[in-house]
Amino acid sequence: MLPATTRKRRKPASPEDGGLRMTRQRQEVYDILRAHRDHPTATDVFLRVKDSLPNISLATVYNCLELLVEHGLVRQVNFERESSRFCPNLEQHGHFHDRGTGTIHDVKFKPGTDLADVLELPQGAVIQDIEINLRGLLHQT
Amino acid sequence: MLPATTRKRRKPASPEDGGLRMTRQRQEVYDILRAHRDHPTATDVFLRVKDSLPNISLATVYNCLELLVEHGLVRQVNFERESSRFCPNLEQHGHFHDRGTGTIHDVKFKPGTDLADVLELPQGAVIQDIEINLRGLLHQT
DNA sequence: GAATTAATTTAGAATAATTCTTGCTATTGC
DNA sequence: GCAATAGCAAGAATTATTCTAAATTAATTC
Repeated sequence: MLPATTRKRRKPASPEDGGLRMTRQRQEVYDILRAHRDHPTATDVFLRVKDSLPNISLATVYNCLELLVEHGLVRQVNFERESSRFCPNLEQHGHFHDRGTGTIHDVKFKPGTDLADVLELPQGAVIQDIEINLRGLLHQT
Repeated sequence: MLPATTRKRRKPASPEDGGLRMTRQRQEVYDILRAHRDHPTATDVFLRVKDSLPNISLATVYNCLELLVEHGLVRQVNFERESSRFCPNLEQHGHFHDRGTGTIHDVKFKPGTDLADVLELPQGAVIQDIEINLRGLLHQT
């Protein structure tokens, strides 16, 4: 067997998709996430994607979501032990969960600020991933 | 039946325990959390508490942990979709998950800082709860 | 372009953490 | 002490997710 590096790649990875081959199912799942940025669960996505791909299975939706997350196209958002939600916003941001309506809102970082300014990180800590989840109520003003 | 508000309370809530009656099981669970502050899972707590209460059931441990969380004596910490972990540190703090060892470290806020200084909260948002989870590697220095 | 090989999808079974139910036990208020 | 209430144990049930095996689709080789 040839060494992995000299074997031909099946499909040259395009930089945009993070090396992920965009099958019909993966594309639809991704498109749906970008069309309605309301932080749907896997089941939500499943129900939506059925409109265009009636035969898709829930397992495939889970698969696609996992791959999209692995390849950095989508973020997985967890609140407490509820179902995971999925978010195509790749900018650094946190989430606010409105207990009144159950909706989740993206929360931007103020420009020029750094979380490291606020936190006392342990000696030698190298941060790979940051998750900020807020819960509360959204009052109309 | 008398209206709920006029019925006598079984036990006057002491301010320390948040109105929670401290049964043997609850006390042991709470003590164990405070003795080893290593963010154990429910099963970890179950195994530890068995030393002093060999007949305790896992369901009771879950019950006790839930009540301790509800009454504000303990915080529930979730990383991704892993088992919940429990933390008796009530000061405002975040958590750092070292992917190298799997351990979780408390991360203090720098004194005099406010997360609201870093985040652009939605209009009218009233924050009830903040969760900051970091993941990365801890290198020895 | 047909055959071959590999990747992907599907459907349903399996898993794991957690919650629920039920019958029993302990505690409380009187 | 007795009735009422709260708490506990054991195991069943639930739920989101993952795994497995077979079928399908796509890519590669000839």
